[in-house]
Amino acid sequence: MKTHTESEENYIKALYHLGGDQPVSNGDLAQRIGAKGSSVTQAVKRLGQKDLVNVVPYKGVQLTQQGIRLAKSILRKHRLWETFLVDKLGFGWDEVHPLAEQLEHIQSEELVDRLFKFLGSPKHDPHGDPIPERDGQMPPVLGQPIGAFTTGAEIRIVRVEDAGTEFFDQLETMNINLGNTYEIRAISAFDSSVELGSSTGSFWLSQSMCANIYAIQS
Amino acid sequence: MKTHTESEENYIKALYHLGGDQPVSNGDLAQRIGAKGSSVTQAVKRLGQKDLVNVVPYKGVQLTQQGIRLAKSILRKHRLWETFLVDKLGFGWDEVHPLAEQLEHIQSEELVDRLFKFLGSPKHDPHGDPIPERDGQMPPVLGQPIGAFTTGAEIRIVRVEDAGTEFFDQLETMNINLGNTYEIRAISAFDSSVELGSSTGSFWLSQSMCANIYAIQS
DNA sequence: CTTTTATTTTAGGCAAAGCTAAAAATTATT
DNA sequence: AATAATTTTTAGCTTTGCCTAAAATAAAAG
Repeated sequence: MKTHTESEENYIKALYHLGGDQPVSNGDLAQRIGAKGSSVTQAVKRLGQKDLVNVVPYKGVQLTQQGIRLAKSILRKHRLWETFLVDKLGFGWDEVHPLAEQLEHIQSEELVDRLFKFLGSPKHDPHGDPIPERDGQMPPVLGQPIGAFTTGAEIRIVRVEDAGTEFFDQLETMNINLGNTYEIRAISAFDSSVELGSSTGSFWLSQSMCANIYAIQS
Repeated sequence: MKTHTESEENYIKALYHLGGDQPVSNGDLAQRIGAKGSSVTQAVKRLGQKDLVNVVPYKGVQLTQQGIRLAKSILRKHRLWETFLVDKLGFGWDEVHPLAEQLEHIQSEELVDRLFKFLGSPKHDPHGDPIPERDGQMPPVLGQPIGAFTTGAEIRIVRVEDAGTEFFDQLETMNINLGNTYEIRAISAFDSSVELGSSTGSFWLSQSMCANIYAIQS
């Protein structure tokens, strides 16, 4: 596997995020990358010459098989580094993303493999997102939004959306962490907020909080 | 502290390595960086505009105080990452340098501080080289070449020069590691090789091996 | 089914970093 | 001290990657 520039890798990542294997528009890509459309046009042309994407002018860009493989390998690195930063260095959920964006560009298969082992061969990162395996396989995406359960259900938090600093702060102050278990005590018919109960008491979660927190029945 | 390009940081590192706070010639710098003299002329001009170096055309380039501070912070990161790779991920001595060259460019004070603590606040890296402290202070450079001791001395290996893969391989096969203790049994008057003894037996070390292995009296 | 609007591409510029080849300055040698 | 040899700089070119402004195309609206 050849070596790519950081910019190239960022485009691949963005493409994967926005469309997976589906075509993505120039505009959406530009927005995601934070560059102007004209820059994107050029960039994807370069990617096309390396067979990482297929470009249909005026129509959209689509990752090739090779592009998808690269995207997954970057995502793997990103999520492994996030795991490292949280589990080993004690960073908070909301702090790790920008750091992982730098670390994900480090080139070394060997390093990734060793890091993976060092972290205990994790299947999911600290947010509960699946970490692609070496061969590109994806572990399952866990859970469903808390609002999707019914009263009386026993649930365990398994994943949270990356919905920004304020969201993570709120989780922190409410002491909500992956692995926590609760009982669904009530669901408001008025505003869809949910009452969660545990051994230490109970509290209400707003609908928008619930929408970003995923759980499984336990 | 502003953010610098990788290229800039590489020049600063090279400058520090070659001259410390002393002027360095264009040629030496070019050789170290692996670029042509003309590229170096341009590069140092850019560094000069950022007050990282003082340039005297046709005479040489010299790090400023600010440049030295930056150089040390990069070296700190380099050696902390090397420590991480060896101590935590189990890499061998000779494998870590190129990886650390990538990792040393990651920008985050916070990350460095946490990594430092995670590694047990080390003063020296896996080769025994001093790790600059946060404030730029340098721990002592340890030991003297094995050839500098006299017969009968009890010594402990504290540092090895980065003298290439073959050297490290030789250390490996001879099972020589930092912390090992030996007695100087004999020094050849013919070729300056040295006989080292331990509880498990004794062996001879060539003069050029000795020159790259540093020890202290223990 | 045109015309207006929105999106995308082209054209031309700029900065970082590298290169080669030629000119200038320094150092070394008669 | 004058010339030869070496080193350094300048000049001009290349690629990546971004920009703005203008032209071209596609999509939406009348």
